[in-house]
Amino acid sequence: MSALRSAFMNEFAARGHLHQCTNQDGLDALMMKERVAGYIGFDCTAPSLHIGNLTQIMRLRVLQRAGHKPIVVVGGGTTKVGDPSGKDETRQLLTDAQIEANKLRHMEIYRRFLKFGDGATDAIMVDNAEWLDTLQYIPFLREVGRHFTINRMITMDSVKLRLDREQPLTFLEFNYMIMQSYDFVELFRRYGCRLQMGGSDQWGNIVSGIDLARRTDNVELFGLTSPLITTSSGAKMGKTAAGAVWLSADMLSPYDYWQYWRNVEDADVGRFLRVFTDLPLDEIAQLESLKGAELNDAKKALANEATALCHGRAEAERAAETSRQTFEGAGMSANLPTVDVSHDELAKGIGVLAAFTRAGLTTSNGDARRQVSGGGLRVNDEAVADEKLLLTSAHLREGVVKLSLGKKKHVLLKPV
RNA sequence: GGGGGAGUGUCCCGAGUGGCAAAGGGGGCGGACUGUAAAUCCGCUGGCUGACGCCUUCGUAGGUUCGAGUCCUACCUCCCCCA
Repeated sequence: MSALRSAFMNEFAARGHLHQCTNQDGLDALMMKERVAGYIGFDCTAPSLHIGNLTQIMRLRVLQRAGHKPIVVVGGGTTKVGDPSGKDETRQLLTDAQIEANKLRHMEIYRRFLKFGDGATDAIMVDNAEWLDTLQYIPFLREVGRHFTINRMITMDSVKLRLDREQPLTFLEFNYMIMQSYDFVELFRRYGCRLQMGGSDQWGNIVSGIDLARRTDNVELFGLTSPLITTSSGAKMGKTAAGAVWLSADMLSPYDYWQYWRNVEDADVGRFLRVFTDLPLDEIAQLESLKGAELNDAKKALANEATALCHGRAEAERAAETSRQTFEGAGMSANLPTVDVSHDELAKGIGVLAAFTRAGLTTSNGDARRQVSGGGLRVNDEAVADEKLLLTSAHLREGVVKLSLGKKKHVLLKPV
């Protein structure tokens, strides 16, 4: 394997995206020679996209930056089948209406991260339902199905995992690989797409598509996979207490998004800066070389850049400022999340336990009670010692009551 | 179609065969220490209640019993073997 020459491959590798490539030298040469259209497929299984999907989107950004053409394939068709890769049980089937609703929300998100349009390097978005929904069973089996052997398919990791674990793999899911393979061929035919990227778990699906294209269209397509991004402590990325780290503001506020990045482990900062921001690599190297507490500056840079990409620069700055006031200043920030209560209610007094539960900081009165005994709840920065405490207008500071769970989670109770 | 096995605290794994709100672990949350980090140590991890206590929970529905996750019956789902 010779040294990489193309701008794309160099940056792709330098940012830690390169895991496996079907023909690295061949792809590198192609990238030098011409503008390449490359795609990544996203299924519409969840109402929003999360950080795990973001790693893929960032790869398309690298592709676009290097002067090539990204294709976002929204899996309106494949979602109806359900990818078994990396799943040890069957996904629940979504209705067509759910898939459609998810798809529309996803499309908004892609538009924030990539430049779409008609230009040569503008990204395009296509829905594989366009060609999958209308497939005829028998003709499809004859044209495409005959190129797949069961012998080979059952050696694929996605299939093997289920068989080895004695978990059911339905025939529906078994077909996913074929759908995805066909997608690649179809994208080549329609858009001249030569490259498919994806997570390392997509290797089998990608290679199948390449094989299929060679047989049906006598053309060499390329596959490029990326390592699964985990935190240095080995956990899958993007999970917080509340769930996934979503890219939609209505599912995870820009402030919480900023906080997620601000709180990554030391060992992850450099890696994450390379993957989740566009900062120049030399700048990242410098940030990464900071020692001890100074690394916090690198984390702030990560939080600022990542949030700006997702929610815009203004929201990123607001989140940074809210965080600064909350954690580094003396006071509190009015921009913290708020929960409304009526004046009347507050005048009569609200039990602390109920107040924290209403603010969403605790899940029930019992949970709140346990937190009190563990010393985890604070009102206006003072620990709650008595679970019978009544919050009243007397607790208002600058018009709000500040409720805190632990050191990091704060909500303002605001009378209206 | 026949035979054998499995489904446990709705985050996951997993012990439990008549007294169970149910062992243990992971994960998560909180506390101490720090740098809004990691590691470590400690506490918590079904709902209601100030508390005694009450309520809901072991695939589903019935039954036996003072009492059932545990026994019986039917059903559902899955796995394995045979056809």
